[in-house]
Amino acid sequence: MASSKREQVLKCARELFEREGFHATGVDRILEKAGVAKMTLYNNFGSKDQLIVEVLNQSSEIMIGRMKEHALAASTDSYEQILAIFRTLGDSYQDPDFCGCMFQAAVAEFPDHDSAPAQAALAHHRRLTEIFLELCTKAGLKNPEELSRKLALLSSGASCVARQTKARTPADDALCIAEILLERASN
Amino acid sequence: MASSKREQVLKCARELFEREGFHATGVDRILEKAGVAKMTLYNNFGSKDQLIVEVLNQSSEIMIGRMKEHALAASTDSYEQILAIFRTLGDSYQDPDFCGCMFQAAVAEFPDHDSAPAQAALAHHRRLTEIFLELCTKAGLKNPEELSRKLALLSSGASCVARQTKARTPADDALCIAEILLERASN
DNA sequence: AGTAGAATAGACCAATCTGTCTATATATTC
DNA sequence: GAATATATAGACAGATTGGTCTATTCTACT
Repeated sequence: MASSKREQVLKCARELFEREGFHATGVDRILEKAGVAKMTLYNNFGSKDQLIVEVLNQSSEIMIGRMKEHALAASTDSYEQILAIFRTLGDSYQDPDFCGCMFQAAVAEFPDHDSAPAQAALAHHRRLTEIFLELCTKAGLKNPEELSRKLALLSSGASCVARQTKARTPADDALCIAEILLERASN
Repeated sequence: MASSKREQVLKCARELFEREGFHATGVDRILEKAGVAKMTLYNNFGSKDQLIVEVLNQSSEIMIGRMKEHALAASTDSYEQILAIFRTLGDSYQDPDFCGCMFQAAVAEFPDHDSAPAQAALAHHRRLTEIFLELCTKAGLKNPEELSRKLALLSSGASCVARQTKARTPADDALCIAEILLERASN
């Protein structure tokens, strides 16, 4: 299985990057954890930097996918789907593999705005905002662009504060603010 | 001047950490920029880690000081002072030495919650929340604890998103949300 | 069964990292 | 002016880094 080794490396790399940071995680530790030879990594990804980018892109895909799933599972109403997304935030913060801030971490560790990791993080944030925009529009809310930007800000802010405080209050606070914003935009 | 060299190292280290990250900034680059010998750094700070902690603590002091200054300069009314803080966010994002997210960067690069840099970042966030709490209480707003937590979330979220998008919209959005929250808490 | 491609272990390289040591030079203080 | 800190340059150590190379083994397909 060619792609199974690839996936294994991606998964282990993601866990280590998440838990210990990008620079702090050496290639050798990824190899050890994945039980894979060094050349397997370099044949599949070319370099550590490219591995990081692929991890970020895959993480974004996973997170966005989960968000959409949760939203669809919670309700058929767009308005309620937005709130459902915020309700799941708190749970995800207490998930042992809480990687909500991986993209913020990437921006922090690769401050060059044009670097590939920073661009990947930015792309994720755009995707996040777009989901909100779609739902806001469907729900017929006022000023959907501005509102979706604010919702994205809330969700980023919550996961950022959650990482610092290790609490779930930021999720509750963000939900509460989101409710207020939605209510005001629905008249 | 014993302390002038110290301050010089602190200042240069802060700029480099801010611009390139903690791990990515080698001790040698700090020395070069500060025009200082290696032993000067190690005699004054003991280690790079301790230097990082001192930089974080000093940055927190500076930022908190500026916030209070701006608030006091803007108005004598606590309610208005809170809004003034949010109004200055956008300007600070466009400041070339925008270091709003240095603490979030520290948490990202030192994910161990018990590590000294992570604790320093947490302490800063607590200080930030406390300022808001004090102002909310003075202004006689409802639920000051919860409100101040939310305001801190907004300001963290805004600087976090600003770092990703390099825009000033997050600051405007945060201000707008803050206005709504304050209005609702003032009846 | 035989061949091609993937994966292996592990030596190896050059660069970089933090931190130490030393011997010299520069200020400051009495 | 002598004594005492403090700062200097720069060699050096020991570890770690990302990445390359090779020679061998495993796996899969025809």
